[in-house]
Amino acid sequence: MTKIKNMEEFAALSGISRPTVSKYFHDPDSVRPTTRARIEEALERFDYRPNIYAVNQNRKLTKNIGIVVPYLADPFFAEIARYLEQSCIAAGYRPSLFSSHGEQKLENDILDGLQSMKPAGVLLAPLGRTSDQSVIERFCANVPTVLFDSNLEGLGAAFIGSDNFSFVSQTVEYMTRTGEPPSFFEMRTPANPNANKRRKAYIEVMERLGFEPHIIRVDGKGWAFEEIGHKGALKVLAENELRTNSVLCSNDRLAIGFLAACYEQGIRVGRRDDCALRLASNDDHPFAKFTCPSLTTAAHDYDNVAGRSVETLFELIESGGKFETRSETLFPARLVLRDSA
Amino acid sequence: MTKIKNMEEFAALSGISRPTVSKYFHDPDSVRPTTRARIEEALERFDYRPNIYAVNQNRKLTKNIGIVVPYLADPFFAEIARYLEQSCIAAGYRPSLFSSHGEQKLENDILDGLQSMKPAGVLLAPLGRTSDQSVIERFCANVPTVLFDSNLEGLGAAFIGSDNFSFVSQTVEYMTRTGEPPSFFEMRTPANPNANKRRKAYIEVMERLGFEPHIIRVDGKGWAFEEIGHKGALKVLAENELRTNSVLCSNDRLAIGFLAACYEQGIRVGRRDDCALRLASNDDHPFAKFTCPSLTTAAHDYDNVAGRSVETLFELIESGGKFETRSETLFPARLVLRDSA
DNA sequence: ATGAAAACTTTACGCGCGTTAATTTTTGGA
DNA sequence: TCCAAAAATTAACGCGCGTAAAGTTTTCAT
Repeated sequence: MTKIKNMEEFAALSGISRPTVSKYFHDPDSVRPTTRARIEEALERFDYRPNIYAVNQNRKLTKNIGIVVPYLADPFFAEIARYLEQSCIAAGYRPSLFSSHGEQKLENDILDGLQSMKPAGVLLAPLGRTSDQSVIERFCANVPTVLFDSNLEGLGAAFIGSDNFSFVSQTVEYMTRTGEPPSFFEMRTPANPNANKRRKAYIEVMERLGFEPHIIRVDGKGWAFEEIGHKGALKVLAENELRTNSVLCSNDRLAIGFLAACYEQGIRVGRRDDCALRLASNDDHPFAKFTCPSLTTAAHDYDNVAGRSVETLFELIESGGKFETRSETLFPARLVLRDSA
Repeated sequence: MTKIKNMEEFAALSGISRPTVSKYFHDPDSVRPTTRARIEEALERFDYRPNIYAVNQNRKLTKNIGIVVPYLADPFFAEIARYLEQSCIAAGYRPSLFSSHGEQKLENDILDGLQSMKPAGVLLAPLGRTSDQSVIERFCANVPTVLFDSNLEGLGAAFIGSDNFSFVSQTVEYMTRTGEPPSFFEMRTPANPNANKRRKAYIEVMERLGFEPHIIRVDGKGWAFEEIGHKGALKVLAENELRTNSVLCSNDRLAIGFLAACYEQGIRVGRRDDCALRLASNDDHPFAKFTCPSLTTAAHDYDNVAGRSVETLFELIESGGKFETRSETLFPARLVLRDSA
């Protein structure tokens, strides 16, 4: 089979002029059906495709879309990224996936590199508290960006995420209705802004129900939540810090660590009579089904969050990169009852 | 601050000619220290960077490196990818991360798209059995590729992975030495070629030790290993298929499912006297530390596998994309004793 | 068949940078 | 101080494609 060097050559072989071929690659429907057929016929025979670098150089806007998540080793983000990737491909874009790996410098570097890719748009789940606001602000000023998962006030053209209040209110209400009111278990200085909203929601719901909020904060930095939850839980259990037999974890990965600690200490967790503790959590992490016991948790509406995020980005791109007003869309949680509470 | 449009403009502002500036960006050491200083000074003031598309168009070889893993939602691959990414960046390359998400079509599409990126090299962890060999072969013929994790006979310029025999021999020997010989628990048709090598190693080691191998194969397709392990274990436990109180799982994710099933059935797993079953596994998955009980497993030499992979790719790139002979490098496992066996 | 609109062809320039060749300037050792 | 080597400058072309302008052919309703 002949090796095609460039569009000129391919155009000659297909018997169509280069500008028309160029037009075809832009939008196959923009040429006459007969010429389209001839081009596609040649395409089958010769396996040519336009040089992406030459194409992108000459377009003001590329078909690239950046997807940035804070921590890809967390299967939650891996799943979301998967969905976003597929949606972008389906819409004819070329997604590029990046993980900040929990580090501000990396997040900055990624955004920096992303700018020189002239992307049509970016889906950004920022680190949160540890993000460099000024860097993100500058980035969003230059690149059409939709924030998801973690909201940074006023940054990006829109935000799509989960309604943290809905998460916590459902778990707290369920636990109090079927047992004792829970203590709230979290990291002392959570990186993710969702954590702060969950704490506030916990306090509000508890007070509304007439209970005294009881928050347990454990030490630890970074994104090794299981480890932090594990260590923290061992301490909590040793010092008997629980006021009731009921615990609500800020997120599932902390809960996984907590459950491991309980298991080691021989403390049975669950809602059955022979259990000493009930534990619920938030997120519905992909592994939550396989913890011991399986984890009762408030599930993100993955599909809607991811789906709406790409939809919003596409709208943003079609609107020329700017919205009149910044919108925030929150999807409620769905309570998933399993064995731990 | 002035917006710089192109290298011409930047060169003028820095008082250096464009070809010299171009040379600088290729290799800062290739210009005289004084001119380098002048360029870098201007660089501070004006924040210019070369247009990557124009650069890549005019270089035969880009500075791009593709990293392809079969399933990014598996934290094992996420961690490896993280390491590979960082190493590439440190060496001055631009890594792009892709996940095949367990699907052949996607793997093919990724390789397809990768080709038009003219990457300097690619680090590929193929799907394995479900890979389209011919597609990968064609790809490797065009792009300098180092395979890792899953070996495909003869494909790629080199392979770096783990020594599956070392994994299984250590776990089997440990279990027999401290208790009963294990049954081997695996998927009926594993996608990953490592699984087959592990089975063979199990048989060989068992026979050498004078025990009869006993393999339990469970149904299930795809990459939802926890689910498959869970269902399979429930069946195995219900039908009492175990011959001894000892099980070796082909990999940790299956083991996670197995442990969940045991927990549900009230079967205590561990090496203590009050336990009914001992369970060991392979991989040292990032979550293996937090299972209930924590998982005794043979750990990949993550650092060496990842480190050697990038090293090998860099050598390959410097050798012009071809090695005289294809090499296979296997790193032995390290037995990690935890509570499950 | 006719004529205007639609689609295509030809021609040519531009994008930003790599790269080469010929020329000029700078450097550093004798 | 001088001179050869090293480095920088100037000038110019090429990469593969987007795109615009002007001219030609095809299409389709009348």
